[in-house]
Formats: sequence, structure tokens, C-alpha cells
Amino acid sequence: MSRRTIEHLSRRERQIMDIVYRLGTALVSEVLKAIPDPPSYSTVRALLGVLVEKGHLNYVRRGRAYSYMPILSPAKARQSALKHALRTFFNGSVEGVVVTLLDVAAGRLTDDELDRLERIIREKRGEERKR
Amino acid sequence: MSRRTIEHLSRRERQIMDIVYRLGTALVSEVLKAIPDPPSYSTVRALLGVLVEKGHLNYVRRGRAYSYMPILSPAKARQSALKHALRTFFNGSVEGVVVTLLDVAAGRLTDDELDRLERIIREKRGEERKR
DNA sequence: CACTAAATGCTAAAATTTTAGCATATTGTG
DNA sequence: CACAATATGCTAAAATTTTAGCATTTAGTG
Repeated sequence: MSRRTIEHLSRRERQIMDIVYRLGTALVSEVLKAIPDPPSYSTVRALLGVLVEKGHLNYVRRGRAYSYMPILSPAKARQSALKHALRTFFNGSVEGVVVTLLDVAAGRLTDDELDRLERIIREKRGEERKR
Repeated sequence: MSRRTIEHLSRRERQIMDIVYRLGTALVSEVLKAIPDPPSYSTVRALLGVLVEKGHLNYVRRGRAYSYMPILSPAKARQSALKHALRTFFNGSVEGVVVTLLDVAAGRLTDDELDRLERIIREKRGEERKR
């Protein structure tokens, strides 16, 4: 274990982690299919192995193959991802994120969805008051 | 140029890019100070050089030193970061992002800020209608 | 001016990452 | 049951990344 405590991932490791986060759970073959510039099957296997060793992934047998999944729960992973984006790209501005988010999703938002967003925020106001 | 077109960054490269995005513009010494597990000054210089070569950073002289900055505009970088997070961690759900965002920012949100968020969304509804 | 601090240019080696191949096991199928 | 397809175990080499050192330059300071 000659590794830094803050486990920064290598290029391929990061790419594979993202895929597994996206898929939720995945076989070697599924990860392979999801890589745009794929290496060999062997390589993907090796990388998944490394990620297990480093404590980022867990795996279980599914049939005769292994199925890999993130150790971190989706909720935690989401929080972590947003915290990072918030700090790195938005200087901590929640508003900034929302503005960009609506921009990125432009055209794909229904009135219903916007309604729900408003409600979410209104409810949040209630919660914040309780403190 | 033996490089993939989709320029995935190496571990340190990613770390340094994030810092430069966060700072907006930075000297070698400033990047160095911002790295939690810092290598030598030389190393940071080398990495910044690689990032310039790869077309991720630009630099200008500031006094007798170089000041580095991202090639990608803050707006584009933000969009790109959010698109990635949206797809990787939120399965494309804008609502999901907002919920997590409010969760992450819990306690640090003023009523004013929540007001502004609501307004942003309401205005968006107007824009979406125009399509 | 002599000296120190803080930069850059350039080079090279250490360390890690990334890759693939071969042998072997298991499951489904004609 | 023989065969093809799909997996894993293990090993090792290629490629890239990461690191640091030395020489040199530039600007400030007593």
C-alpha cells in the first residue's frame, strides 16, 4: 500500500468508475461495451481488479461471472460529485449551478418538471426555517 | 501526437486542471500551494507544461513568471462539468441534481437565495414556452 | 555591487498505469 | 459428448506519468 490516502484515480480507473456509477452494476463485458475507446477484455478485467483492491468497487458473482458495483452509495457519490463541481467550477454558488443546469437541460424541461423544481425549493425554504 | 482525441487527463493533470479552474488563473507557486499532497515545484511546472501542450491551458507572462489559465471558458467548463455529473451520477435527472444540491448546501442557504432560485426557475418556464 | 530569492530551461530516471497473452474452467448447444 | 463462447487466474512487458535535479536567468535588497 504505497498509495496516497486521498485516492486519486488514474485515467482509466476514473473512466471505468464513471461507467460503473452510471450503470449501477456491471459485468466486465458491460463495462467494455461502455468504453468509447476500449482496450482489451483482459485490460478491463485488470482495471476492475485494481479498483476493487483500492476499495472503490465491490463485486459479487452473477452466474459464472463477476458483477461489479461501487462501494460508495449512489447518494454519497452524488453528494461528493456535486460538492466537487460546486467548489471547482462554481465557486460555491448554488445559484450558479442551477442557472447552468437549466441551461444545459434547455428544451428538455417540461412545465411539470419546472413545477416540481419550484416545489422542491419552496419546501426547502420551510426546512431551512426550522433550524 | 500519439494521443486519443478524447483527452482524458492523468491523475495529476486532472488535479491541476481542477485547481486552475478553481483559481481562474494561477502561477506555478499558487498551484503548488493549492495541492494537498504536493510534489516538487519542478514537477508542477512540468505538469503545467504538459497541459499547455495538450491544449488545456494557456499562459501569459505575469512579471517574470508565467500565469496559467484554462483554454475553455468558465461557462463552457461549467456546462461540461454539469453534463458529465448529470449523466454519470444522476441518470440525466435535473430534479435529482437540485435535490442533492439543496441537500449539500443545507444550512448555508438564505431565504433570499431560495427566492432567487425560485425566480430563476419561474423565468425559465417563460423561456421554455417560447419554443 | 554582491547576494538571495524565485523563476525558467532542460534532462533523465523512478514509479505507476495500461495493456495484452496464455492457460484453464464453466456453461450452453447441436 | 465435443465444441464454441465466455469467464477467470496469472504473468509480464510496453507506455505513460510523475518526479526531481542542475544550470541559468531575473529582480529585489542591504
